[in-house]
Amino acid sequence: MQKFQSVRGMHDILPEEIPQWREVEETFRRVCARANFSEIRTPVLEHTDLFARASGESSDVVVTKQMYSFDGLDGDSYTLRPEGTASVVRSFLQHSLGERGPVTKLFYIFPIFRYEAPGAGRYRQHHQCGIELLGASGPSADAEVLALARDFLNELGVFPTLKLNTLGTRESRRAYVEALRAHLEPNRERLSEDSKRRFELNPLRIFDSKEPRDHEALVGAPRLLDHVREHDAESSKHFDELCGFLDELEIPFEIDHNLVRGFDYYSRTAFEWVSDKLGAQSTVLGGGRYDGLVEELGGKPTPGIGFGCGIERLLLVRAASEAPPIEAERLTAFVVALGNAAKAAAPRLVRAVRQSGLSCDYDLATRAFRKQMDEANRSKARFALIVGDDELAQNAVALKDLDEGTQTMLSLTEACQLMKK
RNA sequence: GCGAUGGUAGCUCAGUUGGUUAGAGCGUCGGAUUGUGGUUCCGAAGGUCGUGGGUUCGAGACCCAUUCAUCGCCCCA
Repeated sequence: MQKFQSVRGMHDILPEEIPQWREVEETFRRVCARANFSEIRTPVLEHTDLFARASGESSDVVVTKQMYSFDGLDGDSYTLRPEGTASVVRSFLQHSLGERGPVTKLFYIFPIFRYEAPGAGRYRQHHQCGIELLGASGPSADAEVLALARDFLNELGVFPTLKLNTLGTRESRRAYVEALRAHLEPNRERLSEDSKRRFELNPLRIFDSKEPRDHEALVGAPRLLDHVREHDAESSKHFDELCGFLDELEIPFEIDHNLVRGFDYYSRTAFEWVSDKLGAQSTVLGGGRYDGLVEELGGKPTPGIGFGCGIERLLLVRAASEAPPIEAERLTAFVVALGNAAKAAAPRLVRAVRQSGLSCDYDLATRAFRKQMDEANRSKARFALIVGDDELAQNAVALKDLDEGTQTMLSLTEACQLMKK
């Protein structure tokens, strides 16, 4: 008989892990709702063209073929979403969400797929929660997004470091890329293989490299921020104003001159929250401004900014931190039935307790009294509701507090009232 | 895609230079115990030793391949 296994890089989330997942999701929904963001859910599958167009030809996701793409029966190519933003913007355009007002604030929680080598904190299917803020170009929008991200992380008891940089506009970056190429040209042959490829397609990404030889080549290279300061007054002002907002909001950050982004559509603000608890994969939450994307996807020019946060990584960071573990909600009552009459009455009793709004369970294996008590104990129930011939005769139940060991005889209604507080 | 390490019961692991019938703790199930749980005692079930091939009289151990996981490179959340 064949043994079935989940596919490589894709993992089950087991019952004992669910409470912490729910905690993350509920915290995120709460923080988003407070800031007036609305949830959006989009299909896992999109036309491949959407991601190819959104990411740009030079994006690593496209170049290194990390997309889960396949041909449908109709001959079209489909892809499991490798990122959230493109799907959300597609939906934004398809349903003209931008016509409802100047600013659109959306959030999502959904799985992401990338065909890459799995490792700790890196999966072929992982989950991201994120937001997209469309229609606002000013630095206050950036501050809004960063403040939300920070509150979300902190409320989960996680305190990574915020790194910030500016990429300038698409136009000003063009000149920077040429300057960077000019600087790297003499050392071009000494670059790593990946960086040689990047030199042609997207030299910015060489900053991401951890290869020492690439870093040597970058010594003395012009810095993005300096270039923006000198040639892009608008972006420079935007960056300064954002830093001012962050100071006012008391959100600490570090400027990281090597911080660039994988997708072509990013402009100006780029940021990442990084943790030293994740090994090679240090980014917990990352995002930035993408003022050119909506137009690229066929909409009218619309600024946008957002982030994506990897839930698996967030949980890894949280587990390695001081934050208290998240416990499952406790079962309130466990019914213990003694004798045939009581066992026959048990389903009705259990249902009555549940209908009163309390959680309640009982032993469906109908075992000996002792075993039922064992089961009540194991279920971590707060109370045992014991029913035998005596109780049936008096139309009552014995309510036992399993933490205290105390026990009282009373009517079912009284017992329910007592358990509710 | 590349390199390193690992895979023995549900879980955590032991298993001597290659030598009879592969063990422990925890957990599970049953009993002591059909009117009171957590403790204790007794017993049982549970393994094609990741998978496939090879070497050998003999492989959990050695060799090759493969798969999955972990760590690093790469890339990203």
